[in-house]
Amino acid sequence: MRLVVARCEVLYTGRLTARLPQAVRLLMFKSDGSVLVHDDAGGYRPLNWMTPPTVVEEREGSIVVRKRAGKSEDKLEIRIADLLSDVTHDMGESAALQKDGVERHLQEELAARPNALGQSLQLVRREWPTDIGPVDLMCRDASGDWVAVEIKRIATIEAVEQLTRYLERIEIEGCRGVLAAQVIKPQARTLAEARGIHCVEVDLAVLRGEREPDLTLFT
Amino acid sequence: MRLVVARCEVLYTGRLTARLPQAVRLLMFKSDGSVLVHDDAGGYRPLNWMTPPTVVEEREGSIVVRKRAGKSEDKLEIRIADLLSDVTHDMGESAALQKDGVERHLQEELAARPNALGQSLQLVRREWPTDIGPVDLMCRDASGDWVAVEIKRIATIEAVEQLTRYLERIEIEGCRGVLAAQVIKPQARTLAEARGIHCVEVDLAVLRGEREPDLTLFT
DNA sequence: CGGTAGATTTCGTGA
DNA sequence: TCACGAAGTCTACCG
Repeated sequence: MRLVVARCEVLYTGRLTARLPQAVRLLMFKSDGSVLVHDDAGGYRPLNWMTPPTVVEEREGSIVVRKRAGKSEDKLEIRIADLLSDVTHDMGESAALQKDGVERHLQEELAARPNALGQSLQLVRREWPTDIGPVDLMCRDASGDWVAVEIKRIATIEAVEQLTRYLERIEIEGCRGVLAAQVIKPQARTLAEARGIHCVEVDLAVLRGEREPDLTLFT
Repeated sequence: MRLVVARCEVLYTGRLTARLPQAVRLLMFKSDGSVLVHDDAGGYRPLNWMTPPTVVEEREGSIVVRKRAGKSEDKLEIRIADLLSDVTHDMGESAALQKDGVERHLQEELAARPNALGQSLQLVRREWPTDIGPVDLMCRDASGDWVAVEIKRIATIEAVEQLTRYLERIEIEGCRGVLAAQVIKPQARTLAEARGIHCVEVDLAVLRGEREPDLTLFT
């Protein structure tokens, strides 16, 4: 990885045009072709960037990064006024990030234990196909009625709309909808209940039995 | 900005838990409290990060970054096995990025020239208020009928849903819907047309008169 | 390869 | 502060 600290101006043309006035920035050139222009503030997102595959052309006082983007071209032009530092580090092999707690894990746990949704449910299949996309979980309840379950980490109105579209498309008489999420936004809950969709907030740690449901509030 | 290159392992607990196995990484500590862990590959997003406000605690062989996140806490623990470089740069004042070509510009151009939507339209107002949010453009056509226009850079099913919600809420008899975007996804077009919503793809450069419509295809 | 859904989305804006 | 919508979203997955 090459790290350059320089007073520079950056011009981007591509999906939009943008100009970054002259100031001191950090330029990162990764070995996979990624180029990032970072400021000393402003959070995790670079001010300008280009994702691989790129072509980097270095000239006197400027660096131009190009990328084919469909029929046209993306171009990042870095005009260097004052080079303050320029170092390259050999960082060797990488190792992948291991994540836990994303939506898929929630789906796996609920597929294994659909009763955690607070109803007596039996799983029929995960990723039940419809012509507009898969329903996360398709179950049947104690009465034999069908129940379509949509799972989100955070449920917004969009999740309710999505489940509603599925329910419209599912050719099953009286199929109910259940929305399960770690967090259900108030407006989503209101819309869901107005449409007869049951809402359930679930906790991944509780699902896994790592932590007991917090019942002390009610004792 | 402090830049550290080190062989390290990173543990994140917060909205999810993640472990980044030991390897050589770039650690960025911005003056606003942002902390980013970058790899020598993998595009523009850091492997791990924390956005301000943060508290950074440095100890022997490890750096812990903490942040209050609602009722719980986010924690990023960086265990340093081998410190390869550690430099700090004073980057001085920043300057804001100037953008052009985003959705707002599209709305401005279409507000100035609603006829570009391929119909004889007259603008009544931009950001027409409803109780669930503003309609981008409200117009009347040659017959005096009302037309609600939703503008997107890229129109997906969600844009159709949004416009549909507006049309349901607008208390105007026979108000039509028009979806205008630089790119309209096929599924969005299908859903829109099934609901009687007219789709128009627009080109910002053409709208501005910088480029003529490409008519050569039809000659 | 295009399209869709997820993301520790982040980030801005308006109520 | 909360909630919603945009983003050069990016990225993984599935057809």
